[in-house]
Amino acid sequence: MESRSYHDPHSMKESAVLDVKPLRSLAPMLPASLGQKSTFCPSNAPPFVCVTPLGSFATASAYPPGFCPFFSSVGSPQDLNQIPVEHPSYLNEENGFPRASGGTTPPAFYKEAVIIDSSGKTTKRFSNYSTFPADSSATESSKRKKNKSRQSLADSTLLPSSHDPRESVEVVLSTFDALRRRLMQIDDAKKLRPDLKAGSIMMSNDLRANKEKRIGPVPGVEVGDIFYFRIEMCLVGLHSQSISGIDYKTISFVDQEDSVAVGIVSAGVYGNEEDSEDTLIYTGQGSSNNDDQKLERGNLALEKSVRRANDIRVIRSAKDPSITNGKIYIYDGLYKIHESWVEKGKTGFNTFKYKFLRQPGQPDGIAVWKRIEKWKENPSLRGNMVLSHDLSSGIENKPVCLVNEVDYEKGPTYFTYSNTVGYPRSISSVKPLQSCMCPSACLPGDANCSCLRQNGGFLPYSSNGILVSRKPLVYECPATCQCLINCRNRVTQVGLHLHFEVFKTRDHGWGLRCWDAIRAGTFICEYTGEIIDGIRSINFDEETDYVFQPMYSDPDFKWNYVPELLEETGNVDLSETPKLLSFVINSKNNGNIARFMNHSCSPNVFWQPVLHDHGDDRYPHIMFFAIKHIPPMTELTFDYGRRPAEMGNHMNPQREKKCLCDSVKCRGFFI
DNA sequence: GATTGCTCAAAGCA
DNA sequence: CTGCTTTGAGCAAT
Repeated sequence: MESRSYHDPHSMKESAVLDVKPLRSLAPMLPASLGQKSTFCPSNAPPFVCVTPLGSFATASAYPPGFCPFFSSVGSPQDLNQIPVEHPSYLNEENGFPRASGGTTPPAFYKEAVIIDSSGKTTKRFSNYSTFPADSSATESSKRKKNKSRQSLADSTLLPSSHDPRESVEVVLSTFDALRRRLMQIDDAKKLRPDLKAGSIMMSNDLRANKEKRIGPVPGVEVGDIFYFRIEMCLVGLHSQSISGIDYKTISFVDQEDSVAVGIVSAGVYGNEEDSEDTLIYTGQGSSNNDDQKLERGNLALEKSVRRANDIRVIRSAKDPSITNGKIYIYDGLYKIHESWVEKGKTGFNTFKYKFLRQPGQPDGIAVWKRIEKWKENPSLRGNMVLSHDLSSGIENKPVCLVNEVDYEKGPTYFTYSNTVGYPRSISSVKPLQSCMCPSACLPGDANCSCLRQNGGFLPYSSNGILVSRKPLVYECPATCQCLINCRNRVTQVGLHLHFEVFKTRDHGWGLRCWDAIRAGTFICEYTGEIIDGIRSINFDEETDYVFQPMYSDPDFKWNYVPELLEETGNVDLSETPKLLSFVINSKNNGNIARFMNHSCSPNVFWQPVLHDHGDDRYPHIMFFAIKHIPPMTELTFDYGRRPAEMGNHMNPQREKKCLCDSVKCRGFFI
């Protein structure tokens, strides 16, 4: 149990978790004018206002509504000569779905959505797309069903009843990844490729967005978005080649048809690609080991794109440090090919080279990654924006940076950094958690492992520590187990493994973000503080800015896989909601990075109850996990929830805070 | 720990 | 309908 005054890196004195006495006041450290009563931003101002989950990208979008890639970005007369006569499908699409064949019918997506609730019952929810002709996609689906024993689920399940392309893309990605995680859990021997298997299931059920290729931006995909598998980019229509690096499409231009490139993946496999933020030297395709590259297919399309000067989406890649040989794909926005040439490769054969230039005015993509790399090499680069290099004073495995890039406030209100939870009384001895006898590590499928049995027969985490499914309660191995601390069933006990940063937001106080890319299902952190027994003991009229309440407010939020897609129905317990927890955690005086996480109605983080050091399921640990893939430096947010109706009388309506998130799902207010 | 080689892959194009 | 092209992702060995 450790807790330390966050501002005092020299003090190694430890205090008991419930000792809330300040070790030292914050004020003496600050210039007189910047004390706790700072006029710039009073430290007792409510720091919690909602934030857009898209960060600055949302407002800084380079593409206003109605954006046409051929008319805007580079508006030279030369470009205008190259406008295609008939605009192909990429224009005027209001949603992320392909047009039905024929072109005049509305997009062919779901007539209704089937919601699978926690009890396993299915309920139908009709979308508001009432004008949709019943079977305008008949040709499509009959083609599809020809050699499929399973019916397509796309028109009957899953996809949200929303016209928001962003939401469609996110549902596709989340459905895919949940499926992938489950496949990995079922077949831990890894005889199959879970990504390909899951991708194939998605494809055969037509669970994809932006099926039709297009030039320019892809609805619902934003610059900076990250992907962990090539197939993910296929499913959302960003890059339709599952393996090949060059994606191309035949377009009708003024003079004639041409097959031009629409996107490339620069995975660095051919080497010698220039590594600058706005330029990229890309090598054409074809094995350069035993023959000259030929001017056909992708290479030919790139060559045509040099003359047509059309926008080309560029996906760059980076190493995923959490996995051996792991790769992350980063959508870096639109580029144009500036020039091309032929060059002798290392093996002496001709290769095609293409110089890509990034179109100006786009949000940062790979630039964010490069910036972070520089900070890691040289921490002094950010100068006096960094208020503390480690807010946790060494308590956490990884330092927690404290920065302010927007004003002169020198830090959040005083608190004691503590990475453990304080209980009102000792409960650890009351009810110990059952422990297993597994030597060194718990293994999947081991019927003798009691920890596995408690979790329903499956390890709750995959081999790389990713949470597979949300459940009412996750049972990790307690210290009394024979297995070691690196056992796969101890993911949340080992502390932080990401480089976090507490930062001052522009309009809603302090927030939390991360230097590292975070894959969906990754453990973020625990919510620490003092546990206060019984919600009713909290006076809601008083300050609740740093109080965590275990509440749910989005009954439609589903993170787990859809069992129908695996023909796995009935016998699987997929309930995600924990039973009502009647405690709150107060982190006002003691807390960790979790206390800085702001609310959003479209969050990227959720909480999951976990037991590991005691067996009292009334007081589980509150652990946060990533809902989706989160690019570096994106603010981390979770849904603060809504107080149950029964609590209404205890609430002062004025305590409700106005939510500023730009989410289409924004509820307007939160606790 | 980082790199290399090996294997079996799926989707879209021709 | 089928073969061809592409090189991804995971793993074992170095």
